[in-house]
Amino acid sequence: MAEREVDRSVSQTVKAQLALRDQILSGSLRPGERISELQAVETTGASRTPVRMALVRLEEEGLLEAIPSGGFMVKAFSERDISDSIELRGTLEGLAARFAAERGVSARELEPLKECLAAIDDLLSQVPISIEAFSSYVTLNARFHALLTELSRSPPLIRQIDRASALPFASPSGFVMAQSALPEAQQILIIGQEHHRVVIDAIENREGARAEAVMREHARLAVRNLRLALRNRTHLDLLPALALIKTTTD
Amino acid sequence: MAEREVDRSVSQTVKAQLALRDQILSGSLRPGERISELQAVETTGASRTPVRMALVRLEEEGLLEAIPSGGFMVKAFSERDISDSIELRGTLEGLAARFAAERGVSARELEPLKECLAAIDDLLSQVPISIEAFSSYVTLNARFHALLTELSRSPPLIRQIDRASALPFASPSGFVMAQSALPEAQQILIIGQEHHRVVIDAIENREGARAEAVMREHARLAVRNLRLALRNRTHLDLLPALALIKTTTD
DNA sequence: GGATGCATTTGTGTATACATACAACGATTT
DNA sequence: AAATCGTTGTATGTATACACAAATGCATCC
Repeated sequence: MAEREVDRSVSQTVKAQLALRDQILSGSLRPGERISELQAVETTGASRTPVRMALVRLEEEGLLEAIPSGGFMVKAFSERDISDSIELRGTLEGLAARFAAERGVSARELEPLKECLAAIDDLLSQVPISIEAFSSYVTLNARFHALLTELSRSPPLIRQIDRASALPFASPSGFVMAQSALPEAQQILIIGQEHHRVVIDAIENREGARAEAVMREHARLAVRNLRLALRNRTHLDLLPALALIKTTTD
Repeated sequence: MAEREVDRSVSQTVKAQLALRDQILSGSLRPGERISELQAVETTGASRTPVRMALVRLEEEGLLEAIPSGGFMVKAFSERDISDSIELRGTLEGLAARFAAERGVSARELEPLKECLAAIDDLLSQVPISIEAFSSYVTLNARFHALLTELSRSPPLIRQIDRASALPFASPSGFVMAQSALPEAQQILIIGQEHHRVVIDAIENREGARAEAVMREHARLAVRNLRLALRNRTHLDLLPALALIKTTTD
């Protein structure tokens, strides 16, 4: 969500976008619900022009879809949609890893990734892992994924991965906090970290297929977390964008 | 590029978008060149509000990027960017084919795809293949790919494939017309059609990995065409969005 | 000649008025 | 009672004015 840094203070457009996004993610605006411009003007306090722009941006982000008769509607996502979105991201990250491996990456370019790996190793060395450590993991994990994506040196792919990761539940750390409530929380982090380790090794050794395969499997950890969290039905508050997820009575 | 059908006649926003897109693809607006709102107002004849919306849509489409100081700039694409974009699309279509194979598709659902396949077979039976036949192939090929994407029954993936295919050179038929000028034109079509045949077979037989692999290889035909066309240096007029492609002196 | 400050010009963000299209409701006709 | 038509209200598309920020040009000073 890199926005150009033209707004010294928060612009009305960004203000409206943030407010609307919050309403969507918190459930104030429910899936399937129609949003009209004028309604959004009232709830955000911005005037129509920035509201229109904000609505289009949120459409682009994936939270809204345009209605033929005008206006926008909050999207709903099935469990399948979410797991597909995660697998999609994994597929793209796998491609990024393969590109990196095939095209070669210098030791210097790999250094930030290895530092990130080491920092995560430090985190995982504490037993049991604290909630704050989970929070730190989220940050480091996001950084790891961002660095890996950049290694592809493919602007079109980087752009597509950013888009594929835009929704909260599709991001690399989408379910880590929800995971923290699970009994096997630490085990899953350890497995995920092993994937990080393997992909670095694969890239270093120019093993494209291996790099791709491990990142695709890596994404499936998030799918597993999703399933566990939905089955568990406790700590659902930790699920990102829970309000957008259709219930299984669909 | 499905736009909601709210505009009985062409709206000013769409008019501006079409005009700007044309200027970009024709080279009137060159890669790297900055577009200001007011300039776009002059060249499109629409007023600022629809022009702004059009610029944002074109950014989303991938033809423009926002400049930190304001305004937009026409993107330039290297040969690598284009081949990466094609491979990206192939990877996503491969995933769609795998989903279809894994989840199962009824014979009825496969029928339109088979009809498309048969129509392309008809086309390819003429020797040598005429230019009009190439044009018909483009239409049928696009239809084939759209039908295949829908078979995934994964809205997030369908959306991502549409986006990945938005730029002219990244679409499934991006280089077919340029290909028509090559000596081995018909051979490449025959090979591409074989891929079509194989992916249907793979889906029918629930062979997910095979379906995925063949679609990924299928996309590489377009990469081959790109390379041939750029090396050949004749009939460059048939290359989509040639104006956006950086020269090899980069 | 180079640096700085000020004034002017240009461009973007925003607000709002006007025009048009669509949806909803009530009255009339079949 | 159901269908149709006309009117009214609501929402969207567009145009444009105002406010503010950034860029440019010019004059002055060191």
